Amino acid sequence: MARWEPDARGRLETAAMELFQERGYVETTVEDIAARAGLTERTFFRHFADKREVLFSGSKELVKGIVDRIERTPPEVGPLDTVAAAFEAAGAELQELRDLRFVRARYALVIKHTEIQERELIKLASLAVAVTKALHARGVSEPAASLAAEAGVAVFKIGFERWVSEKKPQDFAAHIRAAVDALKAVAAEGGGKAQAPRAKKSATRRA
Amino acid sequence: MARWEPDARGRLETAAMELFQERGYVETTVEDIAARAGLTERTFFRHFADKREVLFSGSKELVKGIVDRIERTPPEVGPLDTVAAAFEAAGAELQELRDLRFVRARYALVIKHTEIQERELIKLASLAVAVTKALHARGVSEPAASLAAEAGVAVFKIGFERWVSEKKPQDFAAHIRAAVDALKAVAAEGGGKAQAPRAKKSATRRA
DNA sequence: CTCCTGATGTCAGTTGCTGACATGGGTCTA
DNA sequence: TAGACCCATGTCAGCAACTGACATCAGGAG
Repeated sequence: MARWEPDARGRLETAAMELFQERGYVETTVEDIAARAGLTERTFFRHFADKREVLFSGSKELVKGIVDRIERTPPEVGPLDTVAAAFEAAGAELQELRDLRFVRARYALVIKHTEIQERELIKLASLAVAVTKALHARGVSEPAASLAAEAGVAVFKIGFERWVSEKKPQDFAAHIRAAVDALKAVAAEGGGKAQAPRAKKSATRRA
Repeated sequence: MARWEPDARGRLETAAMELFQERGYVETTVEDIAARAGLTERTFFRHFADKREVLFSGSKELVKGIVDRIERTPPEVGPLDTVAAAFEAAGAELQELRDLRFVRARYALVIKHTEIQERELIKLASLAVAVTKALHARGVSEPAASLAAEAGVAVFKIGFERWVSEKKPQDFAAHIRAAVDALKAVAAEGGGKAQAPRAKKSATRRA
């Protein structure tokens, strides 16, 4: 038989989520997590760079999935639509893969602790960088690629927040599409403002 | 006479920047910083929540300045242009207020240390929240306000990066304007694609 | 003159995180 | 199958970030 119980990493992840919900994030020490998983503190830090990282296990695969989809998108699709489509698919995958309760509990932790939120934000930033590179590979030139990537991530973020905040979250992809449409409207100037009259070309460039 | 040397906070900030450049961020301990400023470690933590925070002194004023400008912008201006104009002004102010060498040294630190970058990102996120609220006050409805704010922050980020990376940084505002234009082009779909046939307006104008 | 305020110092303690070294089943190879 | 390696884990010592509790004491308010 095996020398150690299998899946130490997975055991650490579930132990962490359990304890964070039982006692709270701050009140839970890394030693606590390791103990519940039947391991030592030192071993925890061999699997995760720091305490927060235990909450971000799937992030690498998420990025890969999104980049793959961008690469597989027909070249005639515009950058923003390409990114949006990839995020729609990623959202659908998330819906299948993860239990809604888990997603919500994790989201609550991110909202509550700026420490964790910082990590979430840097993951999104590195996602944006990966998306930017994928767009470069499609021939999108520079200011455009970064902008499409960053704007796309913003769409993803806002779409996710609105989806997860619903009483009974349904179609993630629909939220992404709605956010993309809203962004396009805003960028065309006039979106959101009820009473804004607009000239066809920007009369209001320098405010 | 005063019981203590004046401007403890400022002394800590300059001591920190000096030491970060002399020895590096990781190699500099909070005790080192405090000692150079003629204070104790405990006092450092009374002025700054943590080690990183010493690099973010002006951020509160930056947010306030931007929100103020949004409020003072004529209501007929669209949300994205409103945000962009506020960022242009903030950029101009930054150019006057801070020495270029300082800005660059600080930027190098942010790039090099993910730890600091995380803090930078959460400051930008809270800036986006503030901008969103300011847009609400102008009657911009919800998905639009958040999207305009996030997209605006992306424009600011990218504009800043391109500005600070120039051999001899000149007009910050011009970079903001270029990024906004690129974003609008991307959102109109077709921007940036090299081989995409496009109408009379060039997507990469001003680049 | 006295009292109080508030910025600082002192000190002890917890926790996140790291380097160095030991341990011992699995497994590969001769 | 004996021995040599591998490598996930344990053990231990230690540093640096951060916190709470309490002391100090110049200067302003009354």
